[in-house]
Amino acid sequence: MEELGERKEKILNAIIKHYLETGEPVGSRVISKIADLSLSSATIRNEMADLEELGYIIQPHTSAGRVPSDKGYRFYVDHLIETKNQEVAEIKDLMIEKTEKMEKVLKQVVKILANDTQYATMISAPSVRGNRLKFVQLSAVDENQILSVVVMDGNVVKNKIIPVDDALDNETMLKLNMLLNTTLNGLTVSEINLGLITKLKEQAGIHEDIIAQVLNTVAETISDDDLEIYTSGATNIFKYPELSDSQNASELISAFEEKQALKEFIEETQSEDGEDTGIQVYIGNEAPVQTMKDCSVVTATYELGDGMKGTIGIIGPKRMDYEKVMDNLKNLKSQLDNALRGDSDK
Amino acid sequence: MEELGERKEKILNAIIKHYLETGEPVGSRVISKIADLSLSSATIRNEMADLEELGYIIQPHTSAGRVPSDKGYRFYVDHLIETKNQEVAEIKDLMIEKTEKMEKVLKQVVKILANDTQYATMISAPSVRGNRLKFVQLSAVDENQILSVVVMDGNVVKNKIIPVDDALDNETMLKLNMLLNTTLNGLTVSEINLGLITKLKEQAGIHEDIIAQVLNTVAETISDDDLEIYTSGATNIFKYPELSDSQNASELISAFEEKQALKEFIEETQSEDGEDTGIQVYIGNEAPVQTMKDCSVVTATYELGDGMKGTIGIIGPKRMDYEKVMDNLKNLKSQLDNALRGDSDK
DNA sequence: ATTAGCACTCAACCAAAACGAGTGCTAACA
DNA sequence: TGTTAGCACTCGTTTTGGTTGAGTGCTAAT
Repeated sequence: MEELGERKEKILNAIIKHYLETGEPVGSRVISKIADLSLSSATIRNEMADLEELGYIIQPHTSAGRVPSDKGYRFYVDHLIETKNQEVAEIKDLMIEKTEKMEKVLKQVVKILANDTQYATMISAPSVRGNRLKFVQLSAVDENQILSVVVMDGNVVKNKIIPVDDALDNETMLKLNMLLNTTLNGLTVSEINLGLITKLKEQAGIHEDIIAQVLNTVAETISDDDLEIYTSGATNIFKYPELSDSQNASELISAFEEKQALKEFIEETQSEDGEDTGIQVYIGNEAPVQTMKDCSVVTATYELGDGMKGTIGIIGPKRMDYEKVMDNLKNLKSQLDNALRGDSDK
Repeated sequence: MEELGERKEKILNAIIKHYLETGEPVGSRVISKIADLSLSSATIRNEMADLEELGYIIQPHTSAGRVPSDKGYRFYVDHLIETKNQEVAEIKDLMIEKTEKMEKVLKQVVKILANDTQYATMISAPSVRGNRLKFVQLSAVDENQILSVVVMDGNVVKNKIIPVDDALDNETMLKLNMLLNTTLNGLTVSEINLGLITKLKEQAGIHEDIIAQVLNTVAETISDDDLEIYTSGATNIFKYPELSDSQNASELISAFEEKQALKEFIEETQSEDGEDTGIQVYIGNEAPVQTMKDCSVVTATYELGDGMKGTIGIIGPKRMDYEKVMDNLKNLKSQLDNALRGDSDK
């Protein structure tokens, strides 16, 4: 399955390239014209028959040209793409100015990417699971409400208003704050175990319910935002006829709205062991989500150290411009790696 | 234009009712059958010819039945709908349990509504413009970062990390907190004028840059989230053939993605003087946004007192079930009015 | 004022025909 | 033995033209 012979490779390459551009089944004549091997259409036909037998291309019907199969695409991205690595896409890095809110950066990134590629895009906020607590603060907003603020590594800030029955005096407040900070500081969420919690509650005395609530906030910080996903350009799907019959389009766009499917996808991506580049390509049925069986998805995982990972994904038709997309992602990935990390230190 | 005569009204009503159900042009025979005025199709035809001349109905082509025009729909919602006021829709109010985050409530509401009506829905978070400051707190996260938290009336919490060059000692921190709280507490954003700012900066002495940043956070609180809009069920559009040709669908769904159009819509809604009920109906071209010229939009404005207003909107085909939708909204509106307000006090 | 009747219109549907891009195969060629 | 020209064949697409039927407007009778 590996060795095709140079000529067959060239032909397969030409077929796919041409199909990527036109989206129409490509016949033997065209190939004999555009490919610079000077062969007649008849010869090409023979080779194409072979390629079809081997499963790399498919004939939609008897009297049509050939179309790449999933296997064909796979071979293309694995062997045939020459990564002209340096013509990096022009994601303006001006955008990543110390926009203090990560949320904003991500929203921008995903928008720019969608605009640049003309495909549908998604990005997941870095998971804070395994992230460390940096700072906890309780403050009395008024007699009946306490504001609890939790800052995690990477400056993820969460807050919650806790209702209380009686006002707490200033001193208790200070004591609680001290207690929380000294006990929890530097811990990851998974390290906050039952023993610690009981100990905390003990020391808090009569205010243990407040402690419970604060811990709750911490827990929410994780579970809640773990699935924060931003999307853009979902409607680009309409640009590709093979995806835009209303059945298909509806399901796809719905998936973008619900984000459930995207979440599954991202979890899959991150569990799978990233290659050297951290870029992965899912063609058709390779996607872990049924909805996307007619698409291809290219994902990249970016990191912020400390195991904080996020995923960028581009969803398009199978005949998407893999080269451009992969270059784009590779480039963006490194920018994100740097920019966000830099931001979180500053 | 006002007086149609009872018979014409009845006929118009029958036409629209029937069209709402079927979505097909309705002919004279059907009307003569279903309407309980016992008239022959021929008579109906005469009346229909009149109605067409008056602009209430339209003939898609010569040998087809009639379809309501925008004017027809307008007349329908204004005069013909009998608001069976009490059969309120069953939005389960269990959902509005003191979910402390308004964001969550809104996301839920919009989802339930979309699901219930099978139309596309949107909801805007209550504008905090004109909202009062309740509490400000600065805390040192570490040597180089200060966390600024601002709580507004209605428990809207905003935060921002402010980078500083040198650590501030505890005492200064306390002083600044005191200063900010005493000066700003209870003010609306518009009340924080230049004079006040200068006074603040003076008193802060060398730390005036921090004050500036905090004020910035306050400003952001308003400008930023003023346009927070949640949507759901955008793909319901595909359920209505007259909207789902890919040109149209693409634009519409895109509008939902971008939210820009929705924002304009909501601004328009809120500026327009709400009737008695606060419910408004935009039919076709009445909509302030060109994209929605083939839709109808029903909006309701809910309030939290203090001029905090938000808007709920339902976007569907012109032949949407106005009755159901308006009932739904009316009901929901009051629930929101109560629930969120109740929440903000608790 | 209402209605039955009738001629007329026109989108929608369907089947047959024409088209043409592309193939597989065979036979000739280098 | 690999390549190519030629040709019959296939089959989706497009075109054409005829039929159908829902619905109308008008007229004449009630």
